[in-house]
Amino acid sequence: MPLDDPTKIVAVTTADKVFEQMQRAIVEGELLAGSKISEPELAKQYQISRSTLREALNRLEKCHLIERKANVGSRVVQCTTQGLLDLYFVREALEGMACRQAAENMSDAEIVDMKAMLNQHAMSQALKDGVAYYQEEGDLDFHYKVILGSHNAQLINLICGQLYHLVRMYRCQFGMHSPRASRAFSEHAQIIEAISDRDGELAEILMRRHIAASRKNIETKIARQLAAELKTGPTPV
Amino acid sequence: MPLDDPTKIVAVTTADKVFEQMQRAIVEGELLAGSKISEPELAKQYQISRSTLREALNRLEKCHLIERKANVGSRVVQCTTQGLLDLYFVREALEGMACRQAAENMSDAEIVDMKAMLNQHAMSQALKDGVAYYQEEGDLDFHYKVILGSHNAQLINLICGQLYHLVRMYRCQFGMHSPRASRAFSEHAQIIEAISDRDGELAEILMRRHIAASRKNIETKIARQLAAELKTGPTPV
DNA sequence: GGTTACGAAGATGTTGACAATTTGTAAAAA
DNA sequence: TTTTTACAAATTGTCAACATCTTCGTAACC
Repeated sequence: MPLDDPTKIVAVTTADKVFEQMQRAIVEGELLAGSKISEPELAKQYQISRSTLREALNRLEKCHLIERKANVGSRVVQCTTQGLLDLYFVREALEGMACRQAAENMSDAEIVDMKAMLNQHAMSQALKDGVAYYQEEGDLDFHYKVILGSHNAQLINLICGQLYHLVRMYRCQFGMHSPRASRAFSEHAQIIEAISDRDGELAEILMRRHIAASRKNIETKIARQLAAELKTGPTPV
Repeated sequence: MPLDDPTKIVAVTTADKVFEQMQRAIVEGELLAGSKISEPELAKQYQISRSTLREALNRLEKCHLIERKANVGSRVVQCTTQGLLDLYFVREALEGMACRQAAENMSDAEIVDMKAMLNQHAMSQALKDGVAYYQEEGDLDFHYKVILGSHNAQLINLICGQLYHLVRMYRCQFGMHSPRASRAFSEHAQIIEAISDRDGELAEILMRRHIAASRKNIETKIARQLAAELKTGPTPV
């Protein structure tokens, strides 16, 4: 029995709805990173009471999108390059393990489903010359399926429930649509092959290399950017 | 610069204090696992308003000690054998990575401090014939130092901030004071050696084997227990 | 001139009451 | 007897007001 996807929960209470709106606003940079959150102001803006807003803020804090200090207030989390790299190390560890357990625990039906998804991506990639679509949606879809396939409730909650909102935030804020599309695709194919072979050890290694490659890609990008800044002075924005 | 230990934060607000009290109560089984939480009742018990209690409940939910459903209520998390094993797989992944990064990022001073701690444990172990004390406090101390040594804020928050309360809860509920003391001690020594050598790869492997050994120890224990139950019928409590 | 102390303004934490939803019970119908 | 329906009690979600703490500006003092 496949476990529930924590991203598919429906907002029932008003605090839930405000939480989802604010989550999107933070991830997409509408609420600026590092900015202070004024409870009275936001409550007025969303036309809710402060208590309800605070309930929403608690959920945001749960997925590390804001930080609170007692008697001081909340701030939108600040995106730093170190924080981004730290996040990728965590992903490498957790998703590597998820991939190992997916190879051990996924049902045959789930594996078939995953292969079908990859084929669909392949066609979509061929159609659209495989850059934009695949990288964004397709990559997330693939990683989600692997994580859910681990059948490890703790892992699923941790990654899908809180870590991935941060990942999406960093992707937006740092404008990451890297040209790793075609290479990433073949790496995904390799990983599915290992899972299909029920080779957990290999599956973990491949997934870790896949994520580590992303991280290194970012590291060089940052290094280049930093070098450019040293020449031309600090960049605006 | 060593990062802050999230376990060392002081409770300043009343919601914080109630949170800490309830956390201890849940971890130690005072509030029974799986039991429903009555907001009005608990609020009266702690002599606070429901809103303040709800604030405390939000923190408890953050570290996965309770689960909430909209318009239904909160329940203390249920400890299952599967949940325990899942948790150990997560620990293996995260603490393995923490150990790798500790080997790469710890300062020399931190390493010296850690070796000193191990020596102290060794003496304490020799004195008390090394069973009770070392396993509980010492083991936690060691793992904390490694995690903090990673200098990875995301990792530190995840493990120390939320995962370890669950770990402690399972330890209490399942009554785990396994006789792995002396072996665990030598494993700790090996790990520190690898960190001291700045060998991140080896450090990660050793830490993962250390935690996996714990998990397997639990698995056999559970299997034996299950076999006994099949013979004599289900055990009370 | 710089530093400290005080006070006002604003923000967060806390409270009790009200509204909406769920749940258990009892009566009525099949 | 079983199922369905309606009601009532209790619980959770939401709100507006009060209490407490932080912060910032001003003035007094060294």
